[in-house]
Amino acid sequence: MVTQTADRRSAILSSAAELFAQQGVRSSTVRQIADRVGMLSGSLYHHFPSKDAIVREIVTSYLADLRERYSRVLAMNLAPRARLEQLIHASLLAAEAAPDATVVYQNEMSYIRGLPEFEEVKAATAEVQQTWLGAIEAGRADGSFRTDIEPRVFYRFLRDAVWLSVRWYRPEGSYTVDQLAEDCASLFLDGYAAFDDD
Amino acid sequence: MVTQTADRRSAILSSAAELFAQQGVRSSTVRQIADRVGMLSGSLYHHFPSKDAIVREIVTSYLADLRERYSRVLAMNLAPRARLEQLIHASLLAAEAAPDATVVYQNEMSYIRGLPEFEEVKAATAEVQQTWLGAIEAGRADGSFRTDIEPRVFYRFLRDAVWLSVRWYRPEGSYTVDQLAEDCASLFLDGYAAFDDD
DNA sequence: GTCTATATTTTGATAGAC
DNA sequence: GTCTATCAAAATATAGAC
Repeated sequence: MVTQTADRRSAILSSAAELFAQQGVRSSTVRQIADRVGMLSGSLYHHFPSKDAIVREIVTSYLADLRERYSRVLAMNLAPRARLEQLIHASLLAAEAAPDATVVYQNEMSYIRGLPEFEEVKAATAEVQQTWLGAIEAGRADGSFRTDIEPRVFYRFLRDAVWLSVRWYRPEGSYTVDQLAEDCASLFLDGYAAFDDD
Repeated sequence: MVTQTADRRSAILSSAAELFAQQGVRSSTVRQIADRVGMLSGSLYHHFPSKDAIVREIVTSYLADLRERYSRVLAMNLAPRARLEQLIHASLLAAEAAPDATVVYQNEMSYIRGLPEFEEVKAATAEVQQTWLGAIEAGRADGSFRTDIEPRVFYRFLRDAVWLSVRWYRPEGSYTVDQLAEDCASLFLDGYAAFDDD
């Protein structure tokens, strides 16, 4: 049945993503992936033509989801600061929805560079970057952000803090992704030094 | 001669670190390392007993350097904010001195976890983390830092921003490491929103 | 200290039975 | 759609000549 086939594919994809995130793509063997799904390595090739095809699907479907989230944020037509807050929030939600794919995308760029689909990924990456830089430069232009720190430098610090949070953040207890997003936005925009007025 | 032997060892270590940083430890073969040094793979084993031994030396000597830099900062006995600024500065100088080792340490923790020397590395990592958290908690205690964002959350955002800068920062032109450290400290402590008083 | 040659293991992938 | 069996390539590591 089609449904069962789709389930197997999904199981392979999520098991592979988990392994890739934990120990890297190169260190993860097709035998390990098959083990987790409960089949033998040869059977994987009924669902995917190669190990690289699995990597590709993990990364591209993750990027498609991320771009969709960003486009919804841009459609809100918010002022720079609010737009940046929403981009942080959307990014952290995307990371929560697919933490393993996020790690793979963040850690394995040198591997992805070797895939035939690299140009696609590169284009999506550039679009994501431009979304962030657009909000930052708009805030700089309208006077709501500092001008003594380069937008590119701010972007990179913020980006690494946001994306690498998948390495340590685990949704537990009362510290939700919403709270994390709020703290991140407040920290990067307002700083950590105590406010004068409280 | 002893000097020549030492030179060969250094050449192997730096070529290996460069490769490991570029494409990951697992993706880098002993043949590739030997190629870069200008010898055949078998000859590497006269200098190191295994590929893992090369990884170990890169990581442990990096951590030794980092701990030394941190201890010099702590010896200054600075107030929390100034101490944090110096920790950022010291970290970025360590990263500049050994960018490849920094990348390896940041990216390959899952590989390092499999080495027999993992407990050593783990201890050093814990010490480094405690150095940061000590400064942050001191600043929280004396009222110079906010109390509405958990020290652990602040630490992790700051840590990722600092260490992952090796992925993009290249010392070029007038934007020095000193300037990068200053921008990083100012950003995390004062924020990116425009100051009210300028 | 480096090279030649090779042992051993692991890995991605395939062919064909069921 | 999965398994058995296996191939071919690649990788770490070793032994011994020079």
